[in-house]
Amino acid sequence: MTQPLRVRIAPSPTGSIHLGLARTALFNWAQARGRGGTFVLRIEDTDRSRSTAESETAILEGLRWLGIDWDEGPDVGGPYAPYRQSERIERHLEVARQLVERGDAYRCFCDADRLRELRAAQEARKETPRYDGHCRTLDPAEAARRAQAGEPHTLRFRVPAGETTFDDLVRGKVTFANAEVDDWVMLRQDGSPTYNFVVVCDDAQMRISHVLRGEEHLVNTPKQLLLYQALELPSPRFAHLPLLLGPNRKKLSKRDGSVSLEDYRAQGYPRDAVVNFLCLQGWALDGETEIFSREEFTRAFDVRDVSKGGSVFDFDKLAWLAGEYLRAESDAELAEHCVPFVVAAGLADEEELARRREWFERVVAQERERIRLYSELPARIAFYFAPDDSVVYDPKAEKGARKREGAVQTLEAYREWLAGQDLTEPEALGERTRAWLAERGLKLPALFQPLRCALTGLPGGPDLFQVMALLGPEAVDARLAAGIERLGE
RNA sequence: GGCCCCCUCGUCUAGUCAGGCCUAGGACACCAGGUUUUCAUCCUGGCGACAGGGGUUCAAAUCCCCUGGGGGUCACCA
Repeated sequence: MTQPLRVRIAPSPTGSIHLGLARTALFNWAQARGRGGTFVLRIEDTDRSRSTAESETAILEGLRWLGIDWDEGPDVGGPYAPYRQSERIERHLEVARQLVERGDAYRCFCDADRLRELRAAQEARKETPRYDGHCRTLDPAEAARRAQAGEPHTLRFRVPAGETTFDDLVRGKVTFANAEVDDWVMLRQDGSPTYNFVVVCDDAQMRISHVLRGEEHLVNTPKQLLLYQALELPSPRFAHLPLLLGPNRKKLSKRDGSVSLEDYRAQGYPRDAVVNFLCLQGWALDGETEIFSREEFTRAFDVRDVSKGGSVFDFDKLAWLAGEYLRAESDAELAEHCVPFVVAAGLADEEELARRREWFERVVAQERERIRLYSELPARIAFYFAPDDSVVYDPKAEKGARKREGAVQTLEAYREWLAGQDLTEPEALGERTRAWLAERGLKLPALFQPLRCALTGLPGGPDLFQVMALLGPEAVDARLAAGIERLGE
């Protein structure tokens, strides 16, 4: 009970990081960081056919991106190394041997065909499919002889009678009748261990004190608890986290859109927004504060405060948070984060952006109120990089410009007047322009709408005097000339 | 279907463990105004929930029971 706090995340390297895994990792990490515990990363690669080294790398990278660090893991080692399950197989087999000796596990010679038929028959009778205990009562010595002779077999756990109860940290008391628990397979026919078996071996050997995992594992808990008992090992406390749900209220899956962390990174979500959002799924700081730092999170987090019900993933709220975080960045940071997206969009290469860094930062600063994701910037600033005579006119912008009476004449006159003006002081230019408009008895939109169209081609956007300052006199003049021609047609 | 879990605004949640402070708070979304050269940001306001029914109690979103609904899981996957 007073054992040191040790938590872990044990992903299987069979793909990218699912958002659910990301949240589970965050909660485990916070539980450890908030109270001086140890956070362990263990790679669950027992399914050798599906596990890949690339996936393992991607997972570590993804976790790092989230800002999660681990005290022990495959890359940093630790006192309970190795941290890759495939490398712990001797330990697993040793435990299996012990269990056979004690009679808590038995060899099962039923082949796949028999089990398939058994299941089919049970389903036909509308019974719950489960192992019928065919090999449960085999004489151990006889079974050992058959195994020795090379007869293929699996190793099953002998589930005792009774019931299994545990106190889940988020759900409270949960009870299962042991009769509902199958005599599950611990070692496959090829001798490889299964998940429920290794997870207990490893958690026990690594002294894991608390297991925080998704609710889909709730039904595995009695199997694992029974194994701890058979091994006479203290069991960890369990906490089953509510599931992340799609709009259909089922477990969030690929069909619901982007479910892997990499997608969000690639789509230009600020990472702290993703973290903050994930924290909000099943947990709240105080019920009022929506935006908080990693530090505030780890300080306040307690798995016992996690809610029980699953949460429907709200993409709108994530987008809102993304905007909030994006706007909290300095111009320099924001520009830095946007560079890859601007380059990917083909607007400019890195060298050019580096060369015009000050200019680029001003461009970014201008647009920060209008984007929520880094990836949204390129479309907004593309006009800066367009040839002056063929800026793309958005239909809405063009329509708005054309409907102004005398738009072309106003533009012509303004162009002429502008030729002698200093564009580098937007404020001053704005004032002089207003005076110019007043002199001619023109309303502001009469000039601004055609002007915006000619300069940017967009229906909305930043202050036009600032745009002109960034565009420079030549581009402004050329765009006005082109606009006068194009809007006059 | 069996077993297990869950159920507060459309969504994320506070409040539930220690019943009264809750005529149920916040946020996203939505709607309406305001600010603005436009778009956006921002500001103000509005809409909107204790799944239903029984109990217990002076008092229930909070405790108990039933019903309903949703989900998870039933592999030699993890």
